[in-house]
Amino acid sequence: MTAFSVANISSSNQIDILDEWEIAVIDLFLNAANSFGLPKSYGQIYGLLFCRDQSLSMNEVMKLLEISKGSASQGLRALRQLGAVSSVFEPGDRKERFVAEIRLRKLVGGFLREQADPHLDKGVGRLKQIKSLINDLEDVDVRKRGIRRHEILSGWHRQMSRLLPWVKMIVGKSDRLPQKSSD
Amino acid sequence: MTAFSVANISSSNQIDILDEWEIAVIDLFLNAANSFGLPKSYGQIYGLLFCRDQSLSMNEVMKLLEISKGSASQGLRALRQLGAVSSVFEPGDRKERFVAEIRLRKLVGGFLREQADPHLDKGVGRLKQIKSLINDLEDVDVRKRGIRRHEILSGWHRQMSRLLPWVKMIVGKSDRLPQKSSD
DNA sequence: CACTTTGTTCAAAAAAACTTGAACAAATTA
DNA sequence: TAATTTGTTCAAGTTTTTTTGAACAAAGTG
Repeated sequence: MTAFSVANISSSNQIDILDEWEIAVIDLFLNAANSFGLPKSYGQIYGLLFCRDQSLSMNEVMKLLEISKGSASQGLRALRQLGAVSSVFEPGDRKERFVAEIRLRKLVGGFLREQADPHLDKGVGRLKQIKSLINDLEDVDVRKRGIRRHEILSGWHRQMSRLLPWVKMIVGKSDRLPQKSSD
Repeated sequence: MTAFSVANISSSNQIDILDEWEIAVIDLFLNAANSFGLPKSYGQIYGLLFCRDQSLSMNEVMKLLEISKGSASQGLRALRQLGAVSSVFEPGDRKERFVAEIRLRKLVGGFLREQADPHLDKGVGRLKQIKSLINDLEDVDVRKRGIRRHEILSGWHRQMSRLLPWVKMIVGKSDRLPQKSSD
């Protein structure tokens, strides 16, 4: 769950080799992706772009991370969909190049939009279905129990819906510089 | 990702058979567990307990859900650890019985405590390690870039830390009854 | 003590998730 | 048009995660 081959020691400004600190950052994002339920390769790709000032092509991503074409293609697409990377086209160059979005509010916003919102939406339908199953019940006590449960679930659903805008808002605050890197 | 065998039609107050609506609720939690990165069986177990008024023993959980001893044992332990179920002992009965915690703030709090907090803690160490790798860099431009990235990561870390208390707080508000089940 | 009940552990099996790479398509160039 | 570059798709392979069930421990019972 860690791992990578070694990198260059004397850190010249090489952009086609991974620096040691970059490997560590990439590994950080690998783990983060994992715990957000995203494939590790997405984390690696984002981590790499996060480290770089210059945009990278899909090919460069593949080679630097030693991942397959398929992973790179799918990963970059998904990350763009999430709003975590965006693509740029250098004039007179046919290929797409990618850069990382580093504004936390954008990252969080995209993640919530793509992951949380759909779940909440599906939830509405599921709750309706459960409701109708419960309404069909003959036994009064069981129906009462069912109704109570449906109320609880509806309440949760409502609360989660109320929460999301706050999260986006709170994370948005002071997305700017951290004060000082106090070691 | 759905599935279950059928249940009783004429819903008498049977507590050793799954009602159709209960199957639907269990399936809801199965999916929810999944998208929170927890094993499906945890979701099933929680969902079952959520539906019931009476506490259930591990054996009853196993039989009702048709899952193995191992899954039931591990699942119940993990859920208790998360604060999502608690155990009760009926007097004069040796075996442990379980009930679901239904207060959303408790559920969210437990989840954040067990899943988010540890990640943030590990993050501190990782950031330190990255910092030191960056400090070792010879190349001035690369070091500058590294420092900038470290600052960004530190800022994110700080923001996530600030966010969690708010989440617990906002979810806590009005954990009581939903107003009306408006179909 | 022998026997039953309750619950844990963990190696092996099964299932799910992720990655790979070859085949394909589209656009560009010679 | 043939050859090249860039990127997508997806079946098959690999890795990781989850589940199972047999062996074991602990505690009560007769």
